[in-house]
Amino acid sequence: MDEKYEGITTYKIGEVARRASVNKETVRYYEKRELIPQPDRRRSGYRIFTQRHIDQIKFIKRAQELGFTLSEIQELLDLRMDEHTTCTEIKSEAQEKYQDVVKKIEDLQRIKWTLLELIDSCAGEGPKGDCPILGALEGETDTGQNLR
Amino acid sequence: MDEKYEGITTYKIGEVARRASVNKETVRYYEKRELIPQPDRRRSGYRIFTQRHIDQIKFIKRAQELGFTLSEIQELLDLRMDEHTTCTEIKSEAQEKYQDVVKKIEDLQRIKWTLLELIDSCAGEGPKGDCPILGALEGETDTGQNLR
DNA sequence: CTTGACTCTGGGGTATGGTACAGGCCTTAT
DNA sequence: ATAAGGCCTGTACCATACCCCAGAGTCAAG
Repeated sequence: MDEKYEGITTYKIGEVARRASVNKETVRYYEKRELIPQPDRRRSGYRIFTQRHIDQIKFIKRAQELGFTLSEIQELLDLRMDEHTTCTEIKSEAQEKYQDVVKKIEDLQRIKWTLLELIDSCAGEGPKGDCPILGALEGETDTGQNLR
Repeated sequence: MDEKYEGITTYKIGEVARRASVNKETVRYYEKRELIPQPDRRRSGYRIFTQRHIDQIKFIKRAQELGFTLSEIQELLDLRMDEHTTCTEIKSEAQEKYQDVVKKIEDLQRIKWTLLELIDSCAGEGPKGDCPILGALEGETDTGQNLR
């Protein structure tokens, strides 16, 4: 906790970082990217943060865990700020992200199966000259065709 | 095609890039990263490439499609170069990559389910004030607990 | 021999999400 | 009053995988 400022509790950057479990540099970085409101400053230049800033950083962190990029989070925050934003808009962002995630999973599944095929095709013995995995990567074998 | 050089067909960078479907800059980049053998040079400084270079760039591209990073591909290439490499070693690299992919998929699955829960919890109507998605990101609701 | 297309090097920039100083000022506790 | 620690700015750097540009030299066809 820090001093009071017009009646509300304020924090310096170190305390904000600690409470939000991020690096101090990250707080400054978020400020520069306008992901958090520009904090007021003391005459000395020290930033004056409030609980609002801490909460917003936590919001950002939770959204990141859901795979949102900082740019997407910025949109989300803008929506949250806007009085006219409806639930539908927020939901739509989440749905878009959901589609992204589904697509990424599909891509990875394909990669997974190809790797599995390669691994299964390889007895795992003998010199590398006969290795079907290298063969496939070299584009020589049937399995290699799956890569294109 | 280009000129002959000690009996073998050689290529200039543009032709290599075209045949391997990459940018010329990418070819130079791979050379700098030692992902392809250092090409000989003409007296003028022009690089002299062979089919070997083209094939190796294609190898790199196929490995990339399987989710290998350039650093991992470098290892793979080193293994391929080494006379003593066994099939087992190659297979082991592939298996490691497979585990990475499986883990990434699991992470994304968790994200996917959380997003789905959030989306389902939101009726998609009314003002944003009641939006359970924002609520969860703000860390207020039950659903929000899933994020930690 | 000219001209247009190609190549060379070096350096800078892109996007992503930060981290790490350095050098100097400020605050706070003793 | 002083020292330790915190804060400030600006810059640079990490990894990843490239792309782009300028200015100069080279090559090949006509």
